[in-house]
Amino acid sequence: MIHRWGSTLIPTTREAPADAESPSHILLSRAGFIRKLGSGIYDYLPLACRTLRKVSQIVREEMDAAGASELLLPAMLPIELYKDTRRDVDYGDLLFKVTDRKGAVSALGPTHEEPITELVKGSIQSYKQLPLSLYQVQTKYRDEARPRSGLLRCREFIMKDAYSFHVSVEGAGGLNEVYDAMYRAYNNVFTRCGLDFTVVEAESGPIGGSASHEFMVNAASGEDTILKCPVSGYAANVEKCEIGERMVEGGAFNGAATGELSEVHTPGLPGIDEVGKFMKVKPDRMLKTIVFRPVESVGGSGGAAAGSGPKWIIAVVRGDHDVNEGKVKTASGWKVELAPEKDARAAGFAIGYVSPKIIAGRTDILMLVDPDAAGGGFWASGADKADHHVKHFNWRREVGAILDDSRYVKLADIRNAIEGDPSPRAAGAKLTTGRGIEVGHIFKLGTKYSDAMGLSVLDDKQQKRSVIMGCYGIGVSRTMAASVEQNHDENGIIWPAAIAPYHVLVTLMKPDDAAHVQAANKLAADLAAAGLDVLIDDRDERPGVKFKDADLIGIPVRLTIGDKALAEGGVEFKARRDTGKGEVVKLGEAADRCAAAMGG
RNA sequence: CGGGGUGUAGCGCAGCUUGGUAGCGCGUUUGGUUCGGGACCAAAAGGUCGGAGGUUCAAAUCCUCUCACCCCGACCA
Repeated sequence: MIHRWGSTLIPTTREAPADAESPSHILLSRAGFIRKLGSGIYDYLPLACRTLRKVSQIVREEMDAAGASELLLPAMLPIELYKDTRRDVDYGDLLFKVTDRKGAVSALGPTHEEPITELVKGSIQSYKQLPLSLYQVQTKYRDEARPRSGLLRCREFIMKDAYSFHVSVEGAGGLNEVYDAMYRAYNNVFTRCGLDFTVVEAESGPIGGSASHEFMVNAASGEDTILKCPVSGYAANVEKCEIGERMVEGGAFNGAATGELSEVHTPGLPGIDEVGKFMKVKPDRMLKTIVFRPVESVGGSGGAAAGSGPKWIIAVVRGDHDVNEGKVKTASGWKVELAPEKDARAAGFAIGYVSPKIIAGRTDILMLVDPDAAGGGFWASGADKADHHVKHFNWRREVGAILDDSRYVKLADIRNAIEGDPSPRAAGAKLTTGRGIEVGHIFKLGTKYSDAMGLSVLDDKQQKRSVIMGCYGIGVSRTMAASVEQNHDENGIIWPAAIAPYHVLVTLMKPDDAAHVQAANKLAADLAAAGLDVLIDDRDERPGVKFKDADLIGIPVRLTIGDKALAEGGVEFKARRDTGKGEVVKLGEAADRCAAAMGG
């Protein structure tokens, strides 16, 4: 493949648009890959289009190898399709909607579980037709509350989504088998794309266990925090990361009092940081008490209103820690939501000033305490009345015997993990943190969609069985941006060869010189014959401009055709990654040299 | 959705406080000199100042409304 700069559209600029902040947004804009058309909506110019095609080609090859078949579903979906799963409600404003001339409403697909389920429902009836894996590469729409960082979070983006269908979880053809195959395929995809990435355990799906993994491109500018155990290799995102065994100083709830409990007037200061400053107490010596309301019991329905279970669930963590709702759910057995302030006040909670003392003498509250908040020593906490806090809080003295009643008080890991926490997989090891950009996510859906939409097959005993599903996504356009976030320098983008728009840039110093042009054409033909994609910079520009642009668009190898090298029958070879001047190689050897440089 | 901010030439910005013929840099076009890391000289093209309404002899500038976009937060398969 040979293209000429002068015949295509690569509008590079010296300055980036004022609204570009992240490296990928700035560089993709400046290098002429993308242009913003509206909030979270971008043109993909020829260079971007080539890179996107290379990424999706790799994705297609790996999906096909994993046994999936490509199809293409509509982007525009009748809103009625969402009736059974209620996702039009769950998605809320995130769902783009359009109205046609008859007034019928359609959604622009944010994912495609519903249409794929609908399709399969109408196409298969027997377990003999399973397992089945289908995928598509398609434009998705999400009306993000706040699009940002260029292609990293936008409203229209390109995604590969795959869905698998099974009669069983275990065994041949079961969900687990395909999930594992997809896991390997994803590793292959991102490895082949030349990206440095981490696979993390993510919030588990309805089946439980490690039923969900995220593929994160490691980049300092990433939105997500990743926690890793350097010893065991365990990695997880903040929502999911477990924390290893923690020692509770002085034994849970039994530390000695540090002094008389005394009340402090803290007017208008509900925040931990503000109160801490005011009372001259560090946040790690304060107790943070959050009030939740149980919504639904795990593994069954029926709310607190139904009678059984606690009416309130309160979570106590150290002031410098954050409560993790998922962990509260696991520890309590209840799906929870932050208690509505009005209701909580009516039930006696001084929101903003709640203390663990509140539980004494009550039987309608389940209290979860994080180990780091259960020790002895000095504690400050709320005073259970507005505008007041207390000092020298002591668990045993203030709360009393109910602490030992497991019906009402539980010690549990209920907070987000942070750097330095003990690893859950290796004794003595400490968790480290890094930043990442989520580019892939695989998870086990179970029967959520098939049950809601009535997708079932007859099994070998002629019994109707809900089809078990898996779901596997890759952000294709996001992967392109993530690669730039990870691979760039002060001069521009540095593409991994596998997803670079071209493999080689032939920079013609004198596009008017017949000998130069001839040498470039011969060279380009050799390169193309070796299977490499070539861009010839045939513009009548000054050398400085050409070199700057070459660095900016980040083609892995630049071959410069100029008088000096040509005089000795050679061409200047320079890898984008290398600093310095480059070296002269013989014209006849340049193609081999370039091909060799594409490995790795 | 809460807080903050910006809309003036393809891009980056000044002008607005104190109303009086719309400017600068980059880029673009033409001519010339240059020619291995974003050249120089000369000339030129290009804007209903986001939109609507109002005040005024006169509005980019003052007032009201509106739209769009950005940042922080909330939210985020």
